Amino acid sequence: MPELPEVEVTRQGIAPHLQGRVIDGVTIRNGALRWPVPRHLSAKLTGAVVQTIGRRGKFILIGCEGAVGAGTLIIHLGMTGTLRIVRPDAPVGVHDHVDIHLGATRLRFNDPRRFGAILWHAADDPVPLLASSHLRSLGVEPFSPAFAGEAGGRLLFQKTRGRLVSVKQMLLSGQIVVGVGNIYASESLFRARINPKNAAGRLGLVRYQRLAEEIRQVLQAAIVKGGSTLRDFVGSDGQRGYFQLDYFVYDRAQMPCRVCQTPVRMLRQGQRSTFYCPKCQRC
DNA sequence: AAGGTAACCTGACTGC
DNA sequence: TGCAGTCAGGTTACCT
Repeated sequence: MPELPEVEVTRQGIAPHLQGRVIDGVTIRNGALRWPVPRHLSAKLTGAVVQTIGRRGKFILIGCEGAVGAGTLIIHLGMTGTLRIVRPDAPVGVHDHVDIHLGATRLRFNDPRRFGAILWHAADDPVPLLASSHLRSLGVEPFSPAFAGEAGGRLLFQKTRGRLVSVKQMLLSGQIVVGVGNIYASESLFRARINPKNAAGRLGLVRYQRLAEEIRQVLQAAIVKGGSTLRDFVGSDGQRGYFQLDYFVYDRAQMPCRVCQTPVRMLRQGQRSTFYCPKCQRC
């Protein structure tokens, strides 16, 4: 579910409920996520004050300062994770795995498939947060200066020279630019009129300038609409996203292209579905 | 280093 | 109704 827009909508939604608040407990009902939830998490967080609510790629980073020591709570939503602000007496669902208690509210992590993660990075760790194992190999942020304007296209162009992998899989890897998942990869390539099967190394600078622009635009437009809700994504207040209504190609196999009426095609690339219009994205 | 595949897990849907 | 098979928004581990 959650690509950058859904993660950012979540981050923006939870931030005002956490900022400056004191954590007074942690409930772990099922710690068997993508990686085990650290058993000492409650000890690290209880009594801590939330200082920052940031994001790196699809990871939410909650900076805390406590008596026991400062650090960062790293949260990833995986495929089906959600973070919601609930009252302490809210009924507990089957997949409500972790609660962070903040007085009269709780931050509740729900994740049916348990591909998500909740980790802790201590501020006194010799390895800096952004150099830690899950964050160190991420590409640039799509809304950072490094991907703004001409720099974005230039970066995609330079980093893909000699690469045989398809442009779709290059986007999905997150090694050059982060946040583009399976939906927004298909959508940004459609908007840039680029065929997803193209080898990344064979596309020219001009086409990458267009692609970078469309990536920025489609991610921004999706954030404005609250993300995409296909099955289970909800924001921190339980609100659904509406960007799925604006899809040009994703999950529209056989249906007419919204620009030229040609039936949209689906193909498999690295075990993931890709959707594209064979006419609008001829090359 | 780059490329390909399998794995983690639950739920929804399809077809027999 | 039931059961097997397939697919789903992500990421890492482990092979060539």
